[in-house]
Amino acid sequence: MVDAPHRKTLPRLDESLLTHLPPFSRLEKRQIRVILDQASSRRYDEGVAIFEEAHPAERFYMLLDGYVRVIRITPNGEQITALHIPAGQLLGMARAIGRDTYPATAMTASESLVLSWPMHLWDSFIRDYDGFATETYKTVGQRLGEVHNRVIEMATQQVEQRVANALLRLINQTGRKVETGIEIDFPITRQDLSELTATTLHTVSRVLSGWEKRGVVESKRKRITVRDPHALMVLSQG
DNA sequence: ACATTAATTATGT
DNA sequence: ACATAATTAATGT
Repeated sequence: MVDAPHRKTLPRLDESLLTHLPPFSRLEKRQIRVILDQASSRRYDEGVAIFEEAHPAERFYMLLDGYVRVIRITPNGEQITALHIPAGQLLGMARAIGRDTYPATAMTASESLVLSWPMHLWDSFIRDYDGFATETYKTVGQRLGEVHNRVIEMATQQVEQRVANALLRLINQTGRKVETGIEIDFPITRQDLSELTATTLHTVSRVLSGWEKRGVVESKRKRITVRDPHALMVLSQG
């Protein structure tokens, strides 16, 4: 067991991995084939960085399975989570926003499967593949809008509403239906939620305990399920 | 209305 | 047994 390679280019990447995903859905099978042949695939454990803020953007990525959170470090050294990205979306498209370094750190929120391509292919992807440009810029735009909304939330809303909003977004983007309600599909701690809402884990803990007693949410360690989304909607409005 | 500090308990390997 | 998560109370701004 010497020298296990970091990234393996697996022989068996099936076209069906990409055909349904919006950036590639307009393409023919043989185009998907050449795209896949240029890709590297890699599996990440939970809680590891795929790329880091301010590092040279050498590759861009497609999240095939799992969830990643986009993290930025404030000047005071605190982590704030900008947003979560579900499977099926691209990440690290520094090129798309005219940068040659990554604007944030991408950390896996769960075990994840990721494809990546060298960034020098970006321009040809944009040029050669129908629908790739429009779809990627659409998601870039959506994410900018989401981050912008959070900034406004932080300035205008109080913590309970912010936590409510964060939970609502999480169940919308990464929610999984379960008997008792909608569960967030990856392990998430109070600390994580506090980084999403710019508070402390203690406040989040208190808020969640209160909601749990009222039957709005239900939580075990690292697992949160929302029993009553409508109640959260109400709580999120002031 | 919220943070901070600290002490206590629960939970997962 | 040990580390990490979560709760709870007390005190501060």
